[in-house]
Amino acid sequence: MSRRPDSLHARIRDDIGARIRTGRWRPGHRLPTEAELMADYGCARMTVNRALAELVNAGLLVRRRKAGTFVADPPVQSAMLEIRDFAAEARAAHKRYTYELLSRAEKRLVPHEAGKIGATLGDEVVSILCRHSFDGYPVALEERLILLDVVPQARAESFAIEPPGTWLLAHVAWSDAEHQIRAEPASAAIARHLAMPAGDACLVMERRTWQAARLVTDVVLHFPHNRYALRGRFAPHG
Amino acid sequence: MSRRPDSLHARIRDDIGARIRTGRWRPGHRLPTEAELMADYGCARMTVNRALAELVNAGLLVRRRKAGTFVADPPVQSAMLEIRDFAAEARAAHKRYTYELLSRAEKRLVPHEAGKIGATLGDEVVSILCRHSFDGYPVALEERLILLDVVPQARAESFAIEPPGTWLLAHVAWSDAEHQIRAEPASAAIARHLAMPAGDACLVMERRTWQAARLVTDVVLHFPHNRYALRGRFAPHG
DNA sequence: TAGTGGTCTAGACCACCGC
DNA sequence: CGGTGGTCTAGACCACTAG
Repeated sequence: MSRRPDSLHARIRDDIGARIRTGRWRPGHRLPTEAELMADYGCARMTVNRALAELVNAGLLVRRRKAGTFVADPPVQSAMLEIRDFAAEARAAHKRYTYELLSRAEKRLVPHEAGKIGATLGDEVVSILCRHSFDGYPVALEERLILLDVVPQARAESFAIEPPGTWLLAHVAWSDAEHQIRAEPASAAIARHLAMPAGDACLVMERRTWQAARLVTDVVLHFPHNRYALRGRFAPHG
Repeated sequence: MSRRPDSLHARIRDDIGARIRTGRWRPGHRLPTEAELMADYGCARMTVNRALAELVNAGLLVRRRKAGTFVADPPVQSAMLEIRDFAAEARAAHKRYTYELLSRAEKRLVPHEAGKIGATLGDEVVSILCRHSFDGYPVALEERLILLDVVPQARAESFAIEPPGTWLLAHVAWSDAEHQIRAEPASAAIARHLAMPAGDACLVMERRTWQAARLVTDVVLHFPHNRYALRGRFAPHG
């Protein structure tokens, strides 16, 4: 364990941050009051307050006078790279959103797949192929794997109505994600699903999401080049 | 100016943050000591300290005992969307980097261009076309405009040796940037410059950078699909 | 209206490190 | 050594709002 002899406010901050990031305290959970935390850690109120203020600053907590301190809802899709929910995006753009499940299967990972996504050979997964359309035009083809060891509840989900991304956002805490964005010519199969000519340029985003070092899901999204672009705005230091 | 009646520590934090983001205090600049700031703002040391701690947290400042408080160097390219410097990237990947200036011209923006980038008709710009290669293979074609009203020093730069992106990073402070990432089939001209078949998929990144609400530069980068991908890793709450 | 957070103070002791 | 930041305290008053 060998915890560094950090300052007390840092220890409090990290303690609470860890409980949130591992999903032990879910969004909406009410934390102890400052007075209770003072007693727990045997320190002054300012020390507790500083730890909590930093967590508010980082977006992990929201605080309301008289009501208390709560774990914040994660942001849904502010920046380019955050987890996207197509339905929310369509709403924001005043377009009609359609979701279609194309296939769903449960299976075990074969070596090729396990290696590609950094998972363990033989892990059980749900494998989903689905399509997202705006105003009737396909904007994204989604190929997704969900690890059943980590998310056993997914076994009971058909994903016929609710897209897996939306369901995961609502039901599973996550702590890390990794993206790759590239361009790629559309294969015949991809092109057919997206109603575009084979060989035309696609934007491809692949994302892997972890919860406390365990892979939760891997998703590959193909976007037809003329129907989708990623946008983002940011400032130099973060 | 109708400043909101923010808390005092927020006002101090924002005062200092503004001086950094507008470039008035450059990286390396030494700030007044806590004692001096106490006197300036007529408050207790803890109040100043809280403001500075938040700025350290945000990465704008670094502090060293006895030495003082300094404006931090901006991060060079940690995340996917940060301002990229190809030379640094090549070094990190142990590849040989080559830069070629293909053309440089000074001109005034015509209506089409001004509208496209949200600048003013008739603004003077330097227009640059250049190419970045790793181990001899072109990885990016760069089309860049630099606004001479905002960056008059660019008039004296040939950009024959140093890429404009690197030069701008070192010489001009910036406060905001906006990206768009998309896929696109390569035009004949683009394909020729990138030594790839016309019509093949390209990853295209367009970025506009502002300094305190004034556009500094607009850049469009074309990447051949099989030689370049963007990567990034992040956590839910920021 | 009482519980909770929001802010600020005045002071203290310590750790680090440039001079 | 002494200047600087790092941290913590004990207390205070205020602002907001849920019950």
